[in-house]
Amino acid sequence: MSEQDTKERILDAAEQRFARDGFHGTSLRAITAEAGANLAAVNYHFGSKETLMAAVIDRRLAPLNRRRSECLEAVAAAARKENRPPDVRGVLRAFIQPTLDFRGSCPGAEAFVTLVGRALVQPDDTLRVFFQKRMEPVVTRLFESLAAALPALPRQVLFWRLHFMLGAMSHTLCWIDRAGRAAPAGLEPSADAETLSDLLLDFLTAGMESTS
Amino acid sequence: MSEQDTKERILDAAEQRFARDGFHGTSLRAITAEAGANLAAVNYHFGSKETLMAAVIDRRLAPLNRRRSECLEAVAAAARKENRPPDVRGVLRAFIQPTLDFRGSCPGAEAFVTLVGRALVQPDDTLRVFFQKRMEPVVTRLFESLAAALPALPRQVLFWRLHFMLGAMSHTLCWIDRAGRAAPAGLEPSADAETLSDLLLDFLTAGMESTS
DNA sequence: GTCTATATGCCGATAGAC
DNA sequence: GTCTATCGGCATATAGAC
Repeated sequence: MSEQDTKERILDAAEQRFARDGFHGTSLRAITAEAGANLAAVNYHFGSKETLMAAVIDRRLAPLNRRRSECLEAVAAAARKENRPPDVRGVLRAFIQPTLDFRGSCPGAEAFVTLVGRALVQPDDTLRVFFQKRMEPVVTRLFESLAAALPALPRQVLFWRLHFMLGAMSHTLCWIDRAGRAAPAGLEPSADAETLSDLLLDFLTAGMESTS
Repeated sequence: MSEQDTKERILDAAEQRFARDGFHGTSLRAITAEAGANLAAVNYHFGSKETLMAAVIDRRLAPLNRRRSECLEAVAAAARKENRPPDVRGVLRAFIQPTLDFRGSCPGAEAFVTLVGRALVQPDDTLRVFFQKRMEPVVTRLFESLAAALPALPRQVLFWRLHFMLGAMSHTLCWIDRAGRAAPAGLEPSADAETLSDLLLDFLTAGMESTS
């Protein structure tokens, strides 16, 4: 039970709880109880509840966004090489696929993805600003790639479409594991990652390319 | 300062606070302070914090969903009369337009719409279930209208597309008044209701009609 | 119907022993 | 680095005067 073990167990438990009950709905006591750690350990290792949340986000978001940037760069490079604009679906996939892949990559990632989905609409200012700062570089890169793929589209329109896309995506991430419960008529939601990725890309690509 | 005045002032204040800080992030003290009412008045008039939230939602959601149902029914009736399927854009507009119209219809509606946008991803189970129950009839109606407009589309696919649409919409409702701050390069977001409605309908209609 | 006063409990954070 | 014990505060909810 070394220092790092405790620290990581707290991060794991916090990830689960924050995703399930939200920031304000989760107490440090609930987190430490689930982690089998002492209440004081949180402040010792992380300083405060807010910095704990920041650490939870950073641990997973940094590598995820690195992967997203790599994929976006690969799509852009391929387009440059062939001297053509990148294709919309390829750009969108470069942003979305790493997220869905990541979901199955390690235990806890599922909860984290829910957390990310919620962070976009979180009321708490501190956390939202923190999260936005971490997302800004890769979102800017996504915006520029889409602008290159859709040169005729006014940037204001693209800006809003990007918002629509992020909304569809974050909502999906939040609901991916309980969409079945909301099915209107006994529909099997069939939420395997690959199918869902295709469905989302079909929808978003068409929306992005809309000319009406 | 009759009974109803106090009750409504509490509802107004709660609407603002819940929308800004979330359910768990808002205290009854903050609400009653803003309403100029006494703390005990909340429990007297509403019973508990949760039932207060339910009252906040009900006050506006009931007429809003009535209007949505009327619009959806009007589109369906027009299609029946001309013996053709309804058009996708018309169905989507029947659901979306009342929401955006409502935003400007009375003071406080803005905050309520933000609240509704967030309710879809709210972590709290009680509130989410409550909200879903209130939305279920009109969402089912929307689903059936879209199914009629897109007879070739498998219902499972439509189910997910409906989720994507609700996500794009709720995210937009949450960000409508602060999307400008996230603009990547000094873009004017130009968020007037009519333009935004058209942009959203362009995007969603194309996504719904996608055949790839 | 509205108030004051208070019951009761959980919250985040910290001091200090080991 | 981990623990116990506790501080000070704010939470929801209620009892009872007016």
